[in-house]
Amino acid sequence: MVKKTGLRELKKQRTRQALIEAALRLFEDKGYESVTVAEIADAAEVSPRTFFLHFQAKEDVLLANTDVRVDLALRAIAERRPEEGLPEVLVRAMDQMIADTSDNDLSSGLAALRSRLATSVPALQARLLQRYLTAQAELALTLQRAFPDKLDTITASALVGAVVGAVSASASAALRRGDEPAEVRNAMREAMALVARSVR
Amino acid sequence: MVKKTGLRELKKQRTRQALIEAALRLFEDKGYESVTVAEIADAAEVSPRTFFLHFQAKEDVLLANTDVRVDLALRAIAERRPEEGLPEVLVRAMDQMIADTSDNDLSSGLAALRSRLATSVPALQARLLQRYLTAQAELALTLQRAFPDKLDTITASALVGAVVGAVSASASAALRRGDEPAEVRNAMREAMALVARSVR
DNA sequence: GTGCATAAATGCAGAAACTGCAATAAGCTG
DNA sequence: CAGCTTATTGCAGTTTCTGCATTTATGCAC
Repeated sequence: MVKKTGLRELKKQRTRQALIEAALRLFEDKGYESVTVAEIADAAEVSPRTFFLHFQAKEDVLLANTDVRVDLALRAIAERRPEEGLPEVLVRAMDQMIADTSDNDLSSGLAALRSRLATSVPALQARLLQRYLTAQAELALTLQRAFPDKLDTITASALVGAVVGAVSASASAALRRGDEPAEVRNAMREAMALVARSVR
Repeated sequence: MVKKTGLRELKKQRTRQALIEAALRLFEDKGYESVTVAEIADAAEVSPRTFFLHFQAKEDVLLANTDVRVDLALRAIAERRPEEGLPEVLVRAMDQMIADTSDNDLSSGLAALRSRLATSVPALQARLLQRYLTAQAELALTLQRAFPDKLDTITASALVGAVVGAVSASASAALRRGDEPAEVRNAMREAMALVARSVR
């Protein structure tokens, strides 16, 4: 979490951004599968080897900055006010993840492309699901720590699993149906409300 | 679902089994990552090319026969008796997936190795999660068809997502904690009970 | 049984993802 | 300036996975 400010770090982030933007553009153009890492690196004017210095795998270039939302949710749980009950905290945390960030053009374009490709590209779908899983584990852990007398580890996991499962399943159903972003968000909120009942 | 009985089919299943058993043995021995597909094929006395004729990817050899459970759950939903309500059907379907099959040594060994490796091998974990997702989609669809006047597509997805999410999350938490299979199953059942409340 | 269609298995060549290692170059630190 | 750190690079190599043509074995019709 420490912000390095040096010139070296600046350049590093530059090449990282260049890679992301190049990948984004190429994927839009030719489709995910038919773009090679070599091409991305080429378009970003770096060596192919450098790509893997920034991203563990080809898919990860599309999952950049995904952690931010999870961090928000984690903070929402950790910073619970004493009067807040379990359901309120959980709902607030999930709201953080559902809320559209999209502050700048790049990240919104990235998010849009990501959700489009997540349904059609198996490799990406798989990676995304993995992220969900680790996020779930983190959420469960902090939730259990926030309510140590009320939740054991297993129950916390089940709870988080239920909420995340419901929300993401309804989202993917809405997406598959061709809903607009606003409708998708609506579906997610309803799913959350549906499950929130079992929290009491 | 048609049972082909010819000699040709028999031999095909033989090589398939040989591949599975060879893979199983090698994975136990040397670990998943350090076993190549070429080695597996070699141990099964077939060509490497043949491996990919039977399995789409290296991971899939460990996910053989996974569909069976899902099919059971699907049937449990489709064959609902008229007097059964939504919660009963859902619980019965999930029970089908939780129940340990393990009729023969091979499949139980396979299941055990699979759950062990699912936590440590990212590629396998990813594939497994993908299976869950498609299974969820199928479950949601048949559930919605079984209760067409009670559930819309989104709600059905959310419901199934919640149940599967809770059950699998609690299972993975129990596994991570080092629980015995029986305890894991217990955790899954409790998670299901927890979520079943939101079904009403 | 002979001939033909079908399908499994094979071999080969190659694309693409990804890794290890050693070398370079550029920023940082005293 | 001197020395350390670190991003980047090039190269060689492994592994997964695919396309294609070929062989081999089975099934089927006659």
